[in-house]
Amino acid sequence: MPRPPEKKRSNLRDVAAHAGVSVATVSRVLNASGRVSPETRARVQAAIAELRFRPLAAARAINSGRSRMIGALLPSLDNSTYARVIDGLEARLAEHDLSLMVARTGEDRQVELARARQLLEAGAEGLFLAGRTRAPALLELIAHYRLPAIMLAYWDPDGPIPSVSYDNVAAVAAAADHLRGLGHREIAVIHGPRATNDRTAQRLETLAALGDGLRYAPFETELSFAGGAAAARRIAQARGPATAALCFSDMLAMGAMAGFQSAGLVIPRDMSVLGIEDLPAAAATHPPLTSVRLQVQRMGEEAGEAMARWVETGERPAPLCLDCELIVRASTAPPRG
Amino acid sequence: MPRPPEKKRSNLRDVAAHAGVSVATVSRVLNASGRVSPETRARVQAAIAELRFRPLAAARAINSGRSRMIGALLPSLDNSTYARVIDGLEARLAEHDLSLMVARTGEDRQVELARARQLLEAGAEGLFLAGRTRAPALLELIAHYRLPAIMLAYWDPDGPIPSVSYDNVAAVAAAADHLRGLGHREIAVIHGPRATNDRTAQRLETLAALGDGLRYAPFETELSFAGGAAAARRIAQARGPATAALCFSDMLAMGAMAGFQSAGLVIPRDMSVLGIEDLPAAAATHPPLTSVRLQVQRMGEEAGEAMARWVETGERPAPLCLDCELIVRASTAPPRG
DNA sequence: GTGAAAGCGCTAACAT
DNA sequence: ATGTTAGCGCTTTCAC
Repeated sequence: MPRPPEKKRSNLRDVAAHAGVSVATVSRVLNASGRVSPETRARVQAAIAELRFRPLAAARAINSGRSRMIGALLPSLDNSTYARVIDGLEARLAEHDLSLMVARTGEDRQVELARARQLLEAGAEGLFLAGRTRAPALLELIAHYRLPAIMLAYWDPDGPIPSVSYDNVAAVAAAADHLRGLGHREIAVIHGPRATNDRTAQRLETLAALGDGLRYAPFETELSFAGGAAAARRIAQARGPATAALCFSDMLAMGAMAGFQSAGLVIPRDMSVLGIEDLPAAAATHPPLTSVRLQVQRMGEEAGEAMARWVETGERPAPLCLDCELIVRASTAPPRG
Repeated sequence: MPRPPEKKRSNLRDVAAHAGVSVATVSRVLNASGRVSPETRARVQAAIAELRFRPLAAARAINSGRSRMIGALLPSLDNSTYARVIDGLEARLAEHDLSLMVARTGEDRQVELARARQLLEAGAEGLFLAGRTRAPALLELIAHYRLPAIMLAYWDPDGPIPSVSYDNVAAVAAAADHLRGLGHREIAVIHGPRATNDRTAQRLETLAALGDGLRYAPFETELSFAGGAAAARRIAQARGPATAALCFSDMLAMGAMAGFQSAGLVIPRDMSVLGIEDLPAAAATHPPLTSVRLQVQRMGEEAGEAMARWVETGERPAPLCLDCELIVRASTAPPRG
């Protein structure tokens, strides 16, 4: 059956012709730049509406030299943490009429580099990066073009890229301190892949350097609920001395609770479990999860604001460190005996 | 302190001059179109490398009329479901050298329309849409421009937009059938906002129309772990007749398990809990969660492939319905007594 | 095999 | 207040 032909997208010239004005005038109406008489404006707007005209961002970008788009290179989306970060970033960028384009890196620095190039080809005016580790070529790229770049999720005030982040060292120290205060001495540490994730590595190094007399036994696993559960089952089966599990994320902690419970342990009687992040879910688990609250959404908002200012005014933001807070709930208690 | 000036991004002309050839030749090298002698090619490539040249996507797009970008309008990212969909979409699109740009709608049809316009201005060659409900203006836009659009997460073979989806009706029917087979008669249904989510509405209508003699009591809550937990506490406190909770997502089900357990109920002895989706976490919960497996990632892959074909060859894809499968685990059992 | 030149849709001087 | 025109960085005929 014959169908009506696809309508061509109309352009500035079409609109100008339709309204009986020049392209410059249409452009002025579009950008609210320069003076246009009310009658002309009305005529142009009518033409725009009638022709369903929408300016092509690519054409604007090529002229203005600005895409108004910022790129974010994040490890994964399968993770409510980064969903919350994105929320914050987008909200603030939108206030400055900037848009966000997200690419996933899977913690692979070569992928990160490749996706960064792609974002830059797409016109990204700045980049958000997670963690401190970079492919050298990416660092070089950023330096070469003086590209606005902000580092998330890793506090490092002295690096080449300004951090807007919570402080992993403080978070892990607060967690350890809480367990020590309760009387725990043998701690199982449940964490995601260390080799590829510098935040995890930094947290583990922090524990090792704490010198608080506690023993930390690391259990590496997949960074997910199922991974946390698997680690907990390993810990339970080993019948080791651990009386508490310090989990490097709430998702891990939730999985760990399920894993311990499957093994017949009662939390916190037989095992204390502690998370980091304080997801909205943490207050609703059984038992409610003690966790170190990271200001994840706020990190996104602050970083978004800082980036907007950077690309608009050229002023490089000062590093910003967000503090964390231990939220004590029912999943931690003194060890038995 | 004085810093070296920001380097300007080099363009085709710079490369051409540097290599001693014309811009046309550089363009040929870039696109592997037309014949170029090996020596010239080498010279051009050296110039490209030296000047760190990367073609600007906007400029290519404006000429070729193609952005090679597809937009996805999804309700939320704070939800591993859509993270899995995005995985699938991106993987297949990338195989065809197409990129994906995601925008969140929050199930708001006006937001969806606005974000769709934004994606189209950014040059999107096609759109992925979640669910069936649209702002009329968006439907009209799609029809007007014959815009490739694929509907996800709602099976409707007869709608104006081709579906690539699992079947919510079948999923809910499988869940209900399982509970009926176990002997349950009074079912609490835990679900997210009905008014804004047509998948939820369709599932509820399916249950109401089942005519299987079971009684379904709906409990609407926030679509999250915490929401599931809150609903479960309400159900437990009401001390109603429900012996099973049918949850419209695994996240809700995981929260519901925690909520019931907090209220002192033992699963499945005092309450059976059943989810829909079969997240990777479902097998690791305590007890392991019975769930209806939806092929979420596969939906993303199939939709990505269909879209790639559509924009490359112009052939509109046939609707595709993915089947679901009940995965019985330990969270469901016959009612007591 | 290579180059010159005409645009793509828009913005921004510069005229009027 | 409005129009004319020269580009932005690239692709793509069309000559040679």
